[in-house]
Amino acid sequence: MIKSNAYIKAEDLINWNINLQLGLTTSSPKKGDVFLEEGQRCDYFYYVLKGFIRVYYMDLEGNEITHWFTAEDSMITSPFSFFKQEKNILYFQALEDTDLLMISRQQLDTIISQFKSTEKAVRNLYAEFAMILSRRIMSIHTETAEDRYMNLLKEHPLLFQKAKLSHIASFLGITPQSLSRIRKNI
Amino acid sequence: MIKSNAYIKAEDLINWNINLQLGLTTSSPKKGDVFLEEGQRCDYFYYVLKGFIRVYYMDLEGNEITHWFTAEDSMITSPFSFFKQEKNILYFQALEDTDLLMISRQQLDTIISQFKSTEKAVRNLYAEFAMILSRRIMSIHTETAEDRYMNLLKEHPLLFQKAKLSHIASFLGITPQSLSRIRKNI
DNA sequence: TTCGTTTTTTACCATAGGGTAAATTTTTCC
DNA sequence: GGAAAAATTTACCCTATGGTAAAAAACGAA
Repeated sequence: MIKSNAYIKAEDLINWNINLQLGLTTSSPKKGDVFLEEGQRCDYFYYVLKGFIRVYYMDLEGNEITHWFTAEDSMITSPFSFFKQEKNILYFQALEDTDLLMISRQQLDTIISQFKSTEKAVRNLYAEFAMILSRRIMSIHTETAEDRYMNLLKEHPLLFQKAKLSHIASFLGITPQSLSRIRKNI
Repeated sequence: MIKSNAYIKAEDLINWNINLQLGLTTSSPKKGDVFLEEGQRCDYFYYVLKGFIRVYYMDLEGNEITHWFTAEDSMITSPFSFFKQEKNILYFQALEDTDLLMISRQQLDTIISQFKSTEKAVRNLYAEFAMILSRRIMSIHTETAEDRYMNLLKEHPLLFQKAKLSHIASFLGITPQSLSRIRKNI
């Protein structure tokens, strides 16, 4: 999350779109817009050309839990829906005016079959994502909420300009009240 | 974790090994053996032909934190080391007598380049892993330790025959004492 | 600028889970 | 089978975080 993805370049995607006549579509949600909702299918990988995305879901009490953030030059999808055609449970919200390139499964397959190197790039993308999630579970299991807050602040200072503290709180796995208390005690 | 991987079959690997003269090596750690340690490089994907593996790491206080488990017909590696050549921090321990097939990066590349379908299988494997981790973070953020324990018991009853409760406790993110209390109150 | 809405903070009490220590049970191995 | 080691449980107190409610601050639309 919140990483720039060095594996697939916007430039390449745009060139392939022209050369292979892929017919990639775009989407430009404005700040605050929710462009994917629970129950809708997610048949695309979204490439974030510009902007910032919050991915969240609803817990049983109806609270929004932020699951991850995605910055420019990264790709996101709803994995359960895109890979498994299961019911999507994620909401995608633009936290600022955003430009997205939408890539369907079929378009992705076309790209991969035409450009050998892309196959490895996509695999690296998935591996990277798994590593980020793996590291996050480790940090939950070994660090206090305060540690995790401090690390996030250090490693992703820009996030604090784009997301609300309540988003960050649920991303860290705590309530906004707890985050507020942590911030006071620093 | 604890899944059987339907993407790559042991049978296929063994055939490819013969046909492509890959020279895959094997390893048969006995119950209790630690066959990968922190600091050692992990240059292989391990395919678990038989047995059961616990993957853990040490926190700053020297406690073993179980990070995941791997059952038969699944593949494991130390992602940071295998993909990024970073220093490995994971320990791999056989919880029962185990047979492993070891696949190096180069061997994996050879397989993928020779068998087109494998490329997608490996990608699916990574995607699956990311989904499992993603779901696990969700469960940490929305469920109590008791909920997580009950779900684990329901979904992976065999795990409780193979792993110690202390392994399961740290996997769930709690102390053995807390797990014991939870078990008493059920 | 102002009013209404949303977000953040504060306060207070409740509780899940942690830390330490020791008892008990289970496993290992001679 | 029995001693030693390891794993699990119990007990007790402690602390981080949650839940509720309300105040304060920040934001946003007219």
